[in-house]
Amino acid sequence: MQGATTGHRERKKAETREALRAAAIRLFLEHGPSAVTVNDICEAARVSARTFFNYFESKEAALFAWDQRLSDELASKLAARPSYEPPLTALRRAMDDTLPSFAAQTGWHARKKLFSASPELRTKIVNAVFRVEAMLVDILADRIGCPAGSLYPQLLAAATGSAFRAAFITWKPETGIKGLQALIDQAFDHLAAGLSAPAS
Amino acid sequence: MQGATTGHRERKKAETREALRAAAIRLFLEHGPSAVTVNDICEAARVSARTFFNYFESKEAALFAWDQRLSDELASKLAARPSYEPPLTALRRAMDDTLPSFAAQTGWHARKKLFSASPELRTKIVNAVFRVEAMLVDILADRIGCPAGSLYPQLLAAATGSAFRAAFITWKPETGIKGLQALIDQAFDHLAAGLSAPAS
DNA sequence: GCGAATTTTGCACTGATGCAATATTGCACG
DNA sequence: CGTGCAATATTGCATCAGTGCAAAATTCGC
Repeated sequence: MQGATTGHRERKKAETREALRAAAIRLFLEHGPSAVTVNDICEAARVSARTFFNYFESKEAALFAWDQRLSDELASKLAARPSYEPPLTALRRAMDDTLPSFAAQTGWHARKKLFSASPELRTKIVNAVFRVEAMLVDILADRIGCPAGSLYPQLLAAATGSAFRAAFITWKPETGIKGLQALIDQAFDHLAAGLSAPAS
Repeated sequence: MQGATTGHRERKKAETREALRAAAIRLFLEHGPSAVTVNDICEAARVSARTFFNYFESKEAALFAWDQRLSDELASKLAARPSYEPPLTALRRAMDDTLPSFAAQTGWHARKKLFSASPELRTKIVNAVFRVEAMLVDILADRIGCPAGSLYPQLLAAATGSAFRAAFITWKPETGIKGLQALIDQAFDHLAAGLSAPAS
């Protein structure tokens, strides 16, 4: 149980994961998500169907594999924000701090294209965002100093998820990461302004 | 294609639906959701397994069958709010107006108990709330007069869903509908106040 | 090479869905 | 009344998604 097994093993696992992810994205773009079976992906990646689910928990999960790493990063960035910041500000900054890592991910353009094209994937991202929210709740409750089951941290986390989700759905990938950044900023501005109708 | 078929047919369908719902709730409470198969439910209700999915789209969906009717009601209540009300206020009032129907539903107490007891069900309610949000987006975009893909209505709908979800999760059913009402009020107060830290 | 740890795989089973066949019900007409 | 037609509900079947479990294969450290 020595934390990280040998570098060799780690590398092979990473390769398999990447092969599955690449095959999934490629096939999804070619034929549409619903026309691709897990078996198709696995044949392309030369592994058995069962193995796929050792790496991803759903057929579509290969598309947002970044969520795992990024949500961890978001959580630690939030925990690192100074305690004098109001909660919503801390959340906003933490998200700002995490966005560069999002931008550094390979293939976000193709992924966003898939999300825009097939609405059935939207429900999947909801679940992904929801899992991040669950992490944030605990950190927020700790930060604010109230029981974990309280309304306020629950609402804060959910609202943050809403901001990201609304921004991501609205986002046109042609506008690049800057465009996404701007939408997230707008969303947080709306939240901070009590969601009153915009001037425009 | 005469809209509502004969009353006879309608009645039998309602009976089957109710039988499935009752069987599901009873068995879930007795053995826990994961220990009950769709087949178990169907044997108890004397129909085939396939029929279950003609009525509900997932095993757990029988628990929040009310969502279908209530979300329609919420949508129409929102559409009925006067146009001079700020969007968030209209949403809040619409939800207030819908809550009595929620209270009138049979068995919400048992259902909430199930939700509290088994966390795996929480992800299911997310999907249900998400579907309501999708309805609200269109109505809100229409009301505000901006394109359906805009950020603001998306965010409004998502935030409203967040408010309900946070309130519902936090809710202790012993406090009755009044308790839920109070939590929803609090959640909307938070949203209207820009989610700034509460005085307490 | 050997033993231990870990990864991969096969298998059985449940959840979920589309499709086509079947059964049931309502209704009109003789 | 009852008989047949049309609408609709139910069911079986095939298939895919997803998961736990245990056997098998692979790799690591020695």
